[in-house]
Amino acid sequence: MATEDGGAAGGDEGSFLAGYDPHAFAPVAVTVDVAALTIRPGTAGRGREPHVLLVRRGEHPQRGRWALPGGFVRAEDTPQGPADDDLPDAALRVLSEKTLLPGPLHLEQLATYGARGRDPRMRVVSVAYLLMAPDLPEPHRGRGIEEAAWVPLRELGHGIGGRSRHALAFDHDRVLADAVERARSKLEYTSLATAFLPPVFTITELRGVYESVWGRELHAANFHRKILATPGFVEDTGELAERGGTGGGRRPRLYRAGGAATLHPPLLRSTQ
Amino acid sequence: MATEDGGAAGGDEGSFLAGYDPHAFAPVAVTVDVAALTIRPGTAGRGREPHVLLVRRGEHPQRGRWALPGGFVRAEDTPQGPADDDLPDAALRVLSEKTLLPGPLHLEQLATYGARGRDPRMRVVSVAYLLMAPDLPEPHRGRGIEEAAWVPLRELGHGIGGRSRHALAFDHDRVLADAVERARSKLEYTSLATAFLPPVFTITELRGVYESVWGRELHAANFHRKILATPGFVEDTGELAERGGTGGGRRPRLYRAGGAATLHPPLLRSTQ
DNA sequence: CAGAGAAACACTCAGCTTGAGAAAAACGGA
DNA sequence: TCCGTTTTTCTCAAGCTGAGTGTTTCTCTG
Repeated sequence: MATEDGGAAGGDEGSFLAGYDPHAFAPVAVTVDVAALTIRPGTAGRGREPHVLLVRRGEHPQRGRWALPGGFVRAEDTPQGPADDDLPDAALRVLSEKTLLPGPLHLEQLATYGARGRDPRMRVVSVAYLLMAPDLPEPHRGRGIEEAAWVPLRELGHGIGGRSRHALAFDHDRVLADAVERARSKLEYTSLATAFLPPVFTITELRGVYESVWGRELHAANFHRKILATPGFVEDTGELAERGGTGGGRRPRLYRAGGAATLHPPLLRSTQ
Repeated sequence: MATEDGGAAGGDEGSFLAGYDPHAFAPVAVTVDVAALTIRPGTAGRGREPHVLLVRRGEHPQRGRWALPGGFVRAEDTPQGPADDDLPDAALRVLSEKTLLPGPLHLEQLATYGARGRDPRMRVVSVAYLLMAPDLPEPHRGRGIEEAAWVPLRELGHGIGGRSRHALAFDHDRVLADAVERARSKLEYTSLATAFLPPVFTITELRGVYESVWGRELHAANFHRKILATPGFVEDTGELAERGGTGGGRRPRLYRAGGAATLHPPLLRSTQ
């Protein structure tokens, strides 16, 4: 950690802290940006596909461009509200200003971006978070936001093998690309796919998560065998779904997420 | 990103930036901390084992305690030196003050820690980096540092299945634990083990990396087969090592790191 | 109410990978 | 030359994977 001393002299730690001036350094702003991913019905009859929550910036800089929701980390209590106790708290606060956040959600830190010049105002270090959630409600407008919407990844060039186009504000295209790649690889060796589903789900719905995030179809029978053979991935509720598919079919069993966090062996996307 | 506006009014983006005051927000400091891991001969005749570079803090706060090397990110040019263009630059600068950094090294971002109260001076957000390197030279003292040394992970409780004891300053025990876990899991599905080795190495040396990082022995013959069967992991130089082991033995082939970044299929530590 | 179609799930099988061990090859030292 | 050591190759049974097929259970249609 820090070796520079902020202008305070030596002596014991108490007197050191009393003489410490936090404003002695060049100002750096810390923000959190959240890549909130969910799987919801796409435009037209294209089935369910991954979406990201985007906001259109209502203020400078980059006014009018789409961006990931974000905001400054509150280091101290301010008129706008109390300080953020930790970075994940800041991420959830920023996100709750845009959409309703129900139940347990999976929030994990993605990466931190701090290159010079990524924000024209000042040196900004941005901690990006990845949120994976089941179908969330439509977003609402927040302060300084013109518009907020769930946007299919496909439309942003992050879909099946697509190259990311430069569309978002700041370096958010890269942040989003990192988020999508993280989600894709986490499906391989963790049970996080269940984070995209409601508490109770079918194996076919689980397979739908993999198929829409990885962008390719999986062998249904083998997937079924593999999921049930992985200890702790899913847990049988003993019940069946109310109805089979629209065109008939056997009523599927209902499962809930099991306790396992990591999958042994993993479910590799590269093979098959 | 940010929605608060730093006191500047509306209008076009140019006049917005002219009126922007970076000091309008509560001060937050951004630091980088580096968990530099290397594999070197341990104390006594215990063979090679993973070490981390630690410094004993020579200044408040936490004076006298061992910590990961770190320092403030330089947002602007200062009398101490020029601004850091990006966070990895800051990490390498901080580390180069403690030890010699030769050749190509593997540096990757680990995580960012920003809980309130983790530093008594002010709100500090710390971006941690993981560095994996072949046997680096002994460290030298830097500004504000009493002592710097390579410390075996085993002595810190991060060894084979050990629970981390509270020994380091700030929350660096947790940072180090995250770093070790990241290194362990990265060996499974990437070819990063070669980052711990010199440019040319033998399969047995490569196995030694896995064994010392994972803390358990691997089946030599199966490891050999698996490495050579993984396309792009290692590349045959066509040469043999000068001498076999101390007590005789066949001269091993020499390899260099191949181009592959990720391993398909992975080398799982859980099985076997 | 029979039959078609659909979905969920079970089963089979060849091919591959894995863990474990044995054997061969290459080397130093006595 | 012979023995112990290290590297490398080989063998084999067990398990997993991908692909395909079959069975069960449902809806819909006529």
